[in-house]
Amino acid sequence: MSAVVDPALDRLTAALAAAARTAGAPDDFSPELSRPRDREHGDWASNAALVLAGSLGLAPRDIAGRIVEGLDRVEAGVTDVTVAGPGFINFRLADEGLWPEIVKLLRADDAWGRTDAGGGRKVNVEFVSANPTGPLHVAHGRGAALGDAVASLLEWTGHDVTREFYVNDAGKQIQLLAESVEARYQESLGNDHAVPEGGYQGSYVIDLARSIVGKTEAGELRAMSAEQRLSHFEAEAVEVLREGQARDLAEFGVDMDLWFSETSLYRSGAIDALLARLNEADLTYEDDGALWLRTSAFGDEKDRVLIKSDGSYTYFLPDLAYHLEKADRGFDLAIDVWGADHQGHEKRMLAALAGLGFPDLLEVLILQLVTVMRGGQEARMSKRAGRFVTLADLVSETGPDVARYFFLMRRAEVHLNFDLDLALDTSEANPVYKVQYAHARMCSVFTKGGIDGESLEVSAAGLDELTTEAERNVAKAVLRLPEVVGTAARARAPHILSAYLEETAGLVNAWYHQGNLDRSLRMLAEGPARQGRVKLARAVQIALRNGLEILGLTAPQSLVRDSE
RNA sequence: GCGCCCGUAGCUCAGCUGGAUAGAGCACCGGCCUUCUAAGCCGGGGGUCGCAGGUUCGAGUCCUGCCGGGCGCGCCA
Repeated sequence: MSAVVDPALDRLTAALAAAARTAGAPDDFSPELSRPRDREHGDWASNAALVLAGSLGLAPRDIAGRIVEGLDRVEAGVTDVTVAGPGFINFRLADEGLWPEIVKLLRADDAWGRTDAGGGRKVNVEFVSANPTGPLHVAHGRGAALGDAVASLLEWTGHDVTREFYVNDAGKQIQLLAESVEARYQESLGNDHAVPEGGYQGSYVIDLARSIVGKTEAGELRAMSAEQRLSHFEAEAVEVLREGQARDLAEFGVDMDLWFSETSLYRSGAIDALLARLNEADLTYEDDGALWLRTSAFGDEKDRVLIKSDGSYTYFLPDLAYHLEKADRGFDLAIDVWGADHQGHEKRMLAALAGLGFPDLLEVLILQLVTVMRGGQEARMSKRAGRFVTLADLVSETGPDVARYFFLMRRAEVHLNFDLDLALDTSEANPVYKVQYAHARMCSVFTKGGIDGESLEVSAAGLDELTTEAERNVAKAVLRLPEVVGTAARARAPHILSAYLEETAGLVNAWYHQGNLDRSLRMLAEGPARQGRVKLARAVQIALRNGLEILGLTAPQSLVRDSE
């Protein structure tokens, strides 16, 4: 987080401090300046009088009055100073620099919104990481949308980001998967064979068994021992389902840099190395025939088992090895996106990593549940799985843009109600289209005016002809993108960006609408302002397009309305 | 019982990390199409920010305690 360097702000701060001292403030008093929530109040605001009221024993408004009296406006570089509300001092700067800033935006183009705040830090964002035992469902979709958007936000703020999917292709659930396939295979041969206890009942397993059997020589399968066949089914099933998940994600617009296999940790010796390391650090002990890790010494509620008494590994052991492996690969930070059902896992992982000397490696984002609502009722039915709504089904209904946006418009901490009726609504306002439509309108203006937005002259010429409030509001909004991206990235909260895009789209639509009421205010209206308006339209196009791109949405050139 | 999350308009949720008159979308009511796409714009009604304390110039925001809801508390993953 680099401090914003703003000479104008430094000047104002110094002049304000001097004025505050004449009003009785102590010598070491340093006033705070902030951007007022409501820009009508001014370009900058200070709470100095409110802060000083207590120690000076005077009414805040009186102190504010004295400070304003003592302020050297020329030195401060302000044109207007007012006292407002309970004692805020509001400043309007001589040159807010709106139009030069717009020129910067135009020049930055597809880099508008980018900063180098991250200083190239290497960050690993791990998300979805569903077991390869079935199709992805909606909760995975939320994780996918969030992880991908957080990754983009970090990229846009100067981080070196890797998107990663941890494939749990080992352990008991994979065994159960293979046995479930075996059951369906036996069934297909006419043998009665129940799906095992805790196995996978979904109808997709039938298709899966059929496709595996289909691509294996019939004689080959019969020649196998039961054990060989299970291991064959295991390998094949995992690969088919993992590919299916990759396809679901691709349809959703998510492209992983790396699919990291759990079994590779066994092969590489990473797990043995971890056990040796833990032993050396005296972080483990044996009890009841199991091997325990002393996580309670680092903030966990109790110690955790690494190796069960039957000799098999818990999920925790390879997962810990995996996170250490991330450190070995040189990541400064690992961000994991987990579902609410994994929250119990967070403390032990943080504790274990702290014990190993990596207290700041991991940051966990816990996502609350998703409920898909249709017609006021929870939608549970699915053609493919029978138990849950699959991501693929959802995306095929809404399209990837709408699904992503709906997943991203809420904070991770709140239970998400996915309103499918609103998502599918195109005749009424749907927040996704509001943003895309505002972008498309700008494109449409260019088309109408025979203008190539890409090759517009990058200069301030004509911009100072823009004097309406709507135009200035739009200009201020598009200039905020870098700041908003920075805030959203630091908070790992894409919804901050989506909220900004909606707000900006509203301002853009209001600006556009001016032209419907007064033809002389149209962007393409002949006159001295036309050149500036077209440039502002281009600035809008850039800001909305970049914002949508960060969230993983497309920025369509035009939206064709469905026939009524 | 313990832990994490949530409680803001009829519904779904924002509220930019403590500021000024608490906002948006949906729903409801009323305006605006000889239009650069009305998937839009303008206006209106609708609030004890779960309750009670505390911190301070100032609390929806921070702290404590209750109440209500979700999720998690395995040698499952």
